[in-house]
Amino acid sequence: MGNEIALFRSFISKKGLRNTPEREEIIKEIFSSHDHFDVDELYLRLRQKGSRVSKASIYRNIPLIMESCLIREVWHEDGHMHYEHIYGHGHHCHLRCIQCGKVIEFVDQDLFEIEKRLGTKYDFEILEHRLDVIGYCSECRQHAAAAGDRS
Amino acid sequence: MGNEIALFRSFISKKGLRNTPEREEIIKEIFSSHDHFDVDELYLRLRQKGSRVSKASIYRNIPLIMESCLIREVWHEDGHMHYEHIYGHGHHCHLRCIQCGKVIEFVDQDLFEIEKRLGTKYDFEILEHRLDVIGYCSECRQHAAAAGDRS
DNA sequence: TTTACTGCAAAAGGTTTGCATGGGT
DNA sequence: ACCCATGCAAACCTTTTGCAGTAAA
Repeated sequence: MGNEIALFRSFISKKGLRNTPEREEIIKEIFSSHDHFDVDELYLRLRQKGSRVSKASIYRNIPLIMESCLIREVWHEDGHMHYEHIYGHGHHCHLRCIQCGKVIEFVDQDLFEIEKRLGTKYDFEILEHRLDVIGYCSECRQHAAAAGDRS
Repeated sequence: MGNEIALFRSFISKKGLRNTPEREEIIKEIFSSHDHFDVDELYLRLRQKGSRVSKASIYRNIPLIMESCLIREVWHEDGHMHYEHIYGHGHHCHLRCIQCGKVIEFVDQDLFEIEKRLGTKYDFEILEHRLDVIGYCSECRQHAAAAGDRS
């Protein structure tokens, strides 16, 4: 916690680029919440806190922050990309309710086995896996049953 | 093979909508190739064959064709969505080379076990899973090694 | 001092929509 | 005959980019 900034500073200087207050504001804001985020939402959160960071800067920095492995894309929905921070968070996948949007994060060791098998079988050097499981959560099923929907 | 159209006709009439030549042209073109596709590419393929279908019609029909379970979204890349046809194709996931874009389709039974476990554990009714595994393919690793890249 | 980074505004590119016409049922 | 679906073009929205000014290193 709090170490993201140090990590990013070292990443940025290794690349011969410059660190800026804007970049740190963006990263701090991303890590100030556990939730997944999108650009517009992040921009609004920053503005609400008095930051003067522009959307352009957010868009320009996201690829860099991804390259530093602090965040990653998770899914594209409602016409725009959604992200999550991963540093200090541990690898995980998502179980999502298609109706209410609830997201449950889970880790399954068998996925690493599958990864290893695939790497061997197809001669790939695996970088990562992304598993999305989609369905109806318990509450949504109960509501649907009560309302008589979805037979 | 060829049954997609029959399936779609029945789907469309069950919904009380109308079938049209444009819809059938789109579906036929989608199923005329095994590959993944995107809207622009599909539009160009149709035009090349003399079809007068508009992009608007493609965009308007894709949600319907997805609902009929003939196709699904696979990933968002290069600023737009990519799709694949799934009817008569069998469920599968993707192993993708991040460098050359090569796609290998695979099926892993353990994923269904994971699905089942998750459904029980979190009380979800699972509809589907989507696993993307990303890495470097054998050729790209060899090229990189030869060029001395990526240390 | 150099030149990468920023904010702003305009542009770009994918997707959606309004409208008048055409065509299933 | 009704009204859903189409083509066209404009609108919309997210993301990218050009530019002039600013500030890390």
